[in-house]
Amino acid sequence: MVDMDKAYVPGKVEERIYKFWEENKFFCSTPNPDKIPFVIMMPPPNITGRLHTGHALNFTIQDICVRFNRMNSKETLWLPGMDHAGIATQAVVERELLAKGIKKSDLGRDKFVEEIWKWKEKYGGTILTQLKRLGVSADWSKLRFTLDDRYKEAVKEAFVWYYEKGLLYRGERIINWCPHCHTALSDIEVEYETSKSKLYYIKYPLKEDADNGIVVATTRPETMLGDTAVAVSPDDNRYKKLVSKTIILPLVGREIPIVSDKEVNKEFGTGAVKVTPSHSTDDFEIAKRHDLPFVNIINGEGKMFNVPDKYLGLTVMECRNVLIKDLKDAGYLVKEEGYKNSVGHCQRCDTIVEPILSKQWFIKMGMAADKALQAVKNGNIKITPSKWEKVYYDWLNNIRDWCISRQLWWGHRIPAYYCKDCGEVIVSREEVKKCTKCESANIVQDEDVLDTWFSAALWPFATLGWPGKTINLNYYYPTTLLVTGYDILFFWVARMIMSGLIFMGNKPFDTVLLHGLVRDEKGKKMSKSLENNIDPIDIINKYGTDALRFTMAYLSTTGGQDINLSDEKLTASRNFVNKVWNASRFVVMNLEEFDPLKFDSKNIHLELEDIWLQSKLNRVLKRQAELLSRYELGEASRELYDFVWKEFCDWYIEICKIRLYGNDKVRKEEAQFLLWDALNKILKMLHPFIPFVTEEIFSYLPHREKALIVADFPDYDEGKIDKESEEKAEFIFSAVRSIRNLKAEFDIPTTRLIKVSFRTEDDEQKKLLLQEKTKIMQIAFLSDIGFTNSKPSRTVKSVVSGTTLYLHVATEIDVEKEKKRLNEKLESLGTERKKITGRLYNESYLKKAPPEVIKKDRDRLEEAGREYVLILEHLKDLEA
RNA sequence: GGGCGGAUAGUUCAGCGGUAGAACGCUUGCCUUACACGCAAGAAGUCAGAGGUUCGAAUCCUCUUUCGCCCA
Repeated sequence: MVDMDKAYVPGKVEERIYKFWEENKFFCSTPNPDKIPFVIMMPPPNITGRLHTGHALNFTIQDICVRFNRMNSKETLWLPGMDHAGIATQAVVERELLAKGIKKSDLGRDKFVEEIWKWKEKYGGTILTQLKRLGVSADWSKLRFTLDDRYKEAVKEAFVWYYEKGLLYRGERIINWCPHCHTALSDIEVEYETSKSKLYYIKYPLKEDADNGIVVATTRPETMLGDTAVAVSPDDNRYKKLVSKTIILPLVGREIPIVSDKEVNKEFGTGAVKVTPSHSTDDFEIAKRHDLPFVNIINGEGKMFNVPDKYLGLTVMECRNVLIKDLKDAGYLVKEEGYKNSVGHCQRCDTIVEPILSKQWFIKMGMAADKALQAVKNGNIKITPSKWEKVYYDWLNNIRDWCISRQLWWGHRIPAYYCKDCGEVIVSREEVKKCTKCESANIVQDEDVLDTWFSAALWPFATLGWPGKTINLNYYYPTTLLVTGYDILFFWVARMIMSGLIFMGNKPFDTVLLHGLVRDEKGKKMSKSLENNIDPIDIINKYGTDALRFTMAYLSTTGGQDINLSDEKLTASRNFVNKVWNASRFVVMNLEEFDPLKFDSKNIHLELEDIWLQSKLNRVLKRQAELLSRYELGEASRELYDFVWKEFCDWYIEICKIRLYGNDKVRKEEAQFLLWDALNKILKMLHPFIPFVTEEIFSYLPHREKALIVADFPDYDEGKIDKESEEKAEFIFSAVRSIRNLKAEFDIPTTRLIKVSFRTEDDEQKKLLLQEKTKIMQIAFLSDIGFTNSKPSRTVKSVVSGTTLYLHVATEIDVEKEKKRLNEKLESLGTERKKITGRLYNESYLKKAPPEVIKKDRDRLEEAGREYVLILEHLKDLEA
């Protein structure tokens, strides 16, 4: 007896199979000049991360591509890694230490960073263990971390290179500051949310005439404490006379000028705007143009400083409230009205971001952006789905300089050194001890670290040993495919393309595959606050990894739509996996005492269903190769599902039972061989999608290969695609379906054996029916099949492709019921005929439509006509 | 303000110029020696609305309604 469980139990299989793959080093890759490489660089998860459904989708897609290409004899490298994730990691460890009563500042930089490393060794990378449960077949021996010593070299090299080329500068600019994370952020790390706020109209009195003044409108009244001017548009007639006059800033008493600037929008508010150069990008620009002073009033904590004592130390919001009251009391507040504006929030912690003036490092993006733009425009890099190309272009066309310094301790320390004596700035690959200008030893290194995305941008080549000229780099670069969510197109994809083109002089990958985000069953984004988070590990425990993977593939679309995950869909996939298991179990059970490897299939006798199945199988093989080479996993998995369940299980296996349970040993062995052969190919096709169950089944089947994971993906044989045999087989199937349908309509139990008579004028069909007689009898549960030229009594009938079939019912039939059924059929045939006839009478249709379409119509019309006549005849019989 | 995507069976979604598809759910039979995580049969749709292109439109174009996302 075969010891396969009656239902597939993933928990008994997955760990063991994964170990088997890993111990046999099936995931490992070494450069092989005889083979074409297929390379994916894994988007490195954060060391703080835990597996979420987005990862499950992302890694499933990659693993399917990797396994498929590995089976297609490519030298396949999937290089895994982890990202040090500056802000996220620092925040986690900081919180942990604080819980123990230890403050970061107590430890000091070195000790704190040491703590993070300790933490990383202990907890970092739990996600890697989780990835293994997903079946990820990455080359773990090549695991890289973005803070490895060698990776640090790459980052330093890139930084110094930018500096030497004059593309990197340190300057005072308005940057986005997160008062909670205490660091600068780049523009794209800020997320804007529209919020209901108020627009305050404040009167600024003229110095020469305190009763008159100018009214400005602002959503951020508290920043007036840092105002150094009021600006109006040069072509705004309302204010022309006021330009150059002086204003006394209310509550502060500072004298500030009215300036005229072309960037001022006349339509906004009163047309006059307050200018706060230290806390607004636009105002900063105005101030530069008019040579205005800068007054910083918000510090790194998001609190007021450099302001009248009353407001000192208040948070921005506190200050706003107090200030509004004061303005009101003093008669400066003209009015307030409701207003909607978008407020920037920190991507990481959702704190409202403060624009503040600060000295940071920036990269000039112009040249890199241009290269990156061209690479996609000229087709050198392909982005799928292509709708993202436009988004990519737009971003690159409007790109701004990238603020790359972060006020953190965890990350790549900026390799810039400052001479405290002469002020010289030295950027160097090596540690600087002595000033290159004044030879002073009074040197300090920049305190800041680099934006995590700066190091991530080097991922495709830094992982392969760059800046060294390594064998790996030479063989594996450029990589083949990048798979990631569309949400990091700018953060990561675009920047990798830029760095690849700059540092390697070549694109980092051929194709970018962008997938959607995973949402809950109602289409809601998963989040902790909504408590609709689904933990993929829970899913795996409940349904099995293969079910999760299959669901992810099945739901992914060529358009990269977001995916709504639900129990319903996971159940469907689990059922499919179980179906595969049981179909295989059936084959295994029927393979006892038979070795297909020793079977000589040269002169094998093929039944119609064998030819049909092989035809269908080869079609599917061909489609899989096409679809997977285009990374269309959704369609590929759907076609597999249908083929395996409907065609292989529902029809082929059922018909094979005749030979398997029959007395003819030769026929039996042929069926055994054919089943084994088909299943073998099916398992290979399915393996990339559902690797565990297929590998496990493979071990029960006779096979030559070491393992399924390293077996060759079957080639399709165009010669086996046989349309004529398909049509023949499908005629038989529709006959069977009609019989089953009649049984159901007349409440005859499916399994009751009963006789059917066929009536046909078509000799070919008669021959075919005779030839397939036993099979029809078997799968339609018949006692006998006969042929007739006239209507037998006590029968009900149906028509299939011009052949009438009579079902011999034992009792009298319900004439009214039968009439109703036939009339309904007649009606639908009638409308169909009308539709087709209409087309065929249309001259321009006949002239312009392709011949094969017209032929199809003609064939269908003819058949419908025949059926129509036969049913009419039947109705007449019933009347009689 | 600019851009993108969705609106198809009760539900979730495929299809994206040539006769409306799947899964789940529903109805009716079935434990037919692989599988009840199953088998068989069935019902169910003005493909959001209005124009247009075409011999032919869920499919292409325009507009409208509506939901969602991104950028400013």
